[in-house]
Amino acid sequence: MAPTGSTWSDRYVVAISEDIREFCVKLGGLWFDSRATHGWVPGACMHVCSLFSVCSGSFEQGSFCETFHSEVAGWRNCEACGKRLHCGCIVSIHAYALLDAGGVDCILCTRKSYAAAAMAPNQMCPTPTMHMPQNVADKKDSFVKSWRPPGGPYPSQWRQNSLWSVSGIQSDLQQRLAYEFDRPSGSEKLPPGRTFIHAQEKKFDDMHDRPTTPAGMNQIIRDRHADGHGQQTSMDPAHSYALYQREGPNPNSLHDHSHHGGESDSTSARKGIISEGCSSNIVSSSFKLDSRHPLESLLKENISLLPVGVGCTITNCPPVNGRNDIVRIIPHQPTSQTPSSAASSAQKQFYSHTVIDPEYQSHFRNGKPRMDAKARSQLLPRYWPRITDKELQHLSAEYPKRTNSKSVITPLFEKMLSASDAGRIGRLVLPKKCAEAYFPPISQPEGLPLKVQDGSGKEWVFQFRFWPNNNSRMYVLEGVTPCIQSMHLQAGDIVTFSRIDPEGKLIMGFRKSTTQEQILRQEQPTKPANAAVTAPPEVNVNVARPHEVNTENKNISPVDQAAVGKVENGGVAQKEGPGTARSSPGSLKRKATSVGPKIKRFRMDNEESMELKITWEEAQELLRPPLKAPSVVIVDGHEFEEYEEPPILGRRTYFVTDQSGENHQWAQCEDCSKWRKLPVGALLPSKWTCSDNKWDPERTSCESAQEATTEELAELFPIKAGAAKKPKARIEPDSIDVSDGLDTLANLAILGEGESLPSQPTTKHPRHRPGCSCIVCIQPPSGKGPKHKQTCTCNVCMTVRRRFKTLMLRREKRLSEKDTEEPRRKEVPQTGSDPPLGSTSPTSSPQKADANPDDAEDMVVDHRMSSSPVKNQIDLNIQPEREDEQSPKSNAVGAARLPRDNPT
DNA sequence: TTATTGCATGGCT
DNA sequence: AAGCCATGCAATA
Repeated sequence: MAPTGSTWSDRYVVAISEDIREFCVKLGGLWFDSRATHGWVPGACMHVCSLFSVCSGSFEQGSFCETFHSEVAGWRNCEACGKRLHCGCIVSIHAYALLDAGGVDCILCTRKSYAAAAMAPNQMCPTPTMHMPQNVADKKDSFVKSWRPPGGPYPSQWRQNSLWSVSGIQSDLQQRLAYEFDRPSGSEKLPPGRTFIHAQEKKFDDMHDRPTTPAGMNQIIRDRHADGHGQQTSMDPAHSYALYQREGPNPNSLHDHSHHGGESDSTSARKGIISEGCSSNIVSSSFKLDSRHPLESLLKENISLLPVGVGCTITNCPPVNGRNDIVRIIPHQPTSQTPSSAASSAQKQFYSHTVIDPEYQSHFRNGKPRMDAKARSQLLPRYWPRITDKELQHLSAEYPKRTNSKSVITPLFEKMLSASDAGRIGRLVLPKKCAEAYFPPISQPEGLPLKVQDGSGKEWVFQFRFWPNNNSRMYVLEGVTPCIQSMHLQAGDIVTFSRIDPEGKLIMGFRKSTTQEQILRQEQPTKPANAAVTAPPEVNVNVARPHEVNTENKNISPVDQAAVGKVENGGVAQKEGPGTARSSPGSLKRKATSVGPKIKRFRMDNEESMELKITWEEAQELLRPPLKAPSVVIVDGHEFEEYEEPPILGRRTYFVTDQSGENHQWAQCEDCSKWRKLPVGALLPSKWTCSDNKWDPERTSCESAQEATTEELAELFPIKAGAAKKPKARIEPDSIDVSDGLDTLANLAILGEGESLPSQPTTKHPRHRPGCSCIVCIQPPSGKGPKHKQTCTCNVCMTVRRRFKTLMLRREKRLSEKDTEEPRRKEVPQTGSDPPLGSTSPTSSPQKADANPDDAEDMVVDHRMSSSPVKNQIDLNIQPEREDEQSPKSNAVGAARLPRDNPT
């Protein structure tokens, strides 16, 4: 062409050298020269355009590609009508549509093929063949059958196919060029909805690997946006086709619902760059653009987003008809460009595309979300999918079995089920961004049916829809109840959504929440744990347990893990990302709202709270250390037992010291109600009978006489003399004296109007209930937190220090008071004189507290007095409020004492 | 009356 | 402060 003063079009001209090393763009009177160093320059392109000098005239005359350079490589035949087309020139982009299956269609044929498709708005483009003229039928059904989430490695992506036009494309490109190229520094100037490659830098996440594409796939860089006039324009179906069928795994292919206010999905913009899959390294070799060049920067920026080893988005492909790759700048679809839609079109696109490739995987750390920083920045951490290498490998091995293909796993997102989600209503609220990013675009509230496979291969069809909400949308999956039930999911469990490529199938996994399991055990002890939890690994998608992603947890579902958040801190999925602080108050709050009943239902007036406080304290008396041995952490030089498991409820016993100084504890047989003297170290389950009395062979039967009269015992500890058998489950808030801890808890729950305690018997310390501030509750799970150093200022350490300090002060005070109390105690008939033990367990299970609310800061940590086998240990597993009675030795000076005071 | 649907509300990030 | 989203709740079936 004639560079100087030459005008190909009054709109734009793009020319690219055959080796794609250089290009130029003309917009209005300005040229952008890839070799130039000053960006847009007036005048004319002086080099690249010359390559196309022969075209200019034809272009101006509208005869471009029809009559021109017929001898030049790049001519192809329309697959439908056989018409000769040139598809190798950037300027001819509007004249053809690439077919995924190979070959091209002329614009007319493509338009025809899309006429029907356009009748079904908001449907993504099915597989390429589905859009051939002879295959356009029953779009909705085909959607269900063939829809693939955006970002799939192969064509057949989103489709919004009704409102674009060639003119729109042209003007769109003009806009694009104006916006994108005329910006030396990237996307800062990019208005919402105008996302070109530059924009990717800020808006998009990783690019996605795509398998080697069929020969003939050219490199496509495209974008769509509104035309230059702000008018809603129609995109030619052919262009729509060309766009969508190539969007492939690019995160940019994520649809934009453009719903805010406008509710005009059909006009939503899709943004992003599109490329055909090849290898990323070719990019660097083929696109030797000046680093100052916007396009190159675009490319580089995007390439830089790629994880090492992952196929790139900007790729080079085999030449078409011998011609070198061509960079096609495909105009963006115009949008209605209402302010809302524009904003919506700016929707960030995030994506995490997991390729089952060892090299790829090696670039991820276990437990980290399979998404790059940008994705993380766009998606709330709680929705981050996470997967470990191991899980990926498992998936990669598992899914090809079902799909007969080399699967690519893309964890999309995860969500902890709320009560509403898990309820009978059968509606799963989807995170908006996730829904818009990973699910097909919907313009009507009715939405679309969406097929989702579970890990076992069972296919579910949900209705993916939305509700208008506050000028926005609220996305839901309807009809999930059967699926939820089949997975035995409850509120607090996590459902995961991943995609298997190239099939493009959505897979839904889940992971049971540890907390949920605990609650489940507490509330439904007779009900077996979620079957899915114990299901064989083969059904891994449905069987994974919550776990630390990067730990050695077994029985983990890779799929689940692929899209499931880390569960920690008692099994509650963290809202924060891996790099954020754990267990923030906010996350706990959030958890409370999402897991349990609606938070409002937790609310109690002060009176109720007080009552519950008492009952809790009483319940605490029944706590026994968990079976699992604690780990020991050092805080301020003190050893702390850190229990991973909460205390369990054991049987209430009474500690006494007889006259010989020997310590005993007395327990009551559940069957005969006889009291048996046991060693102090005996740990009794909540259900205990004489037959369990392995310490006293003479009294292993209920037939055996009681060693002491009840009246005598009544003087030692607060039992009712003469009460041969205390009624079970006696509910006296001020006199919790039941024989069975579980019953007690159940009854206490009744006292607490069923809100403060598990409604069912439990063996777990309900540490995560509102208001519980015990160390167990505030400490991170054992082994999951950093080692506590002397200078550690974490919440646990600070609390421990504070409480320990309070404890020491109180002990001093107590010691000073002891002298006056001692004579009085000696007057009481005793069975012994030895100092009593404070606890039946090494963890100094509270044997009684005076339940002084003012002692909230007290530490139940008399490591000198504690019977803990570890000296100088502060038991983290104790309710602070129960500290007083935890220093029994200090209180026992020769006199038998009642280690557990009257609860009242 | 019960279940479902669709929107509204408000807590929370 | 805006927007998300969990849930309430009235309308409807």
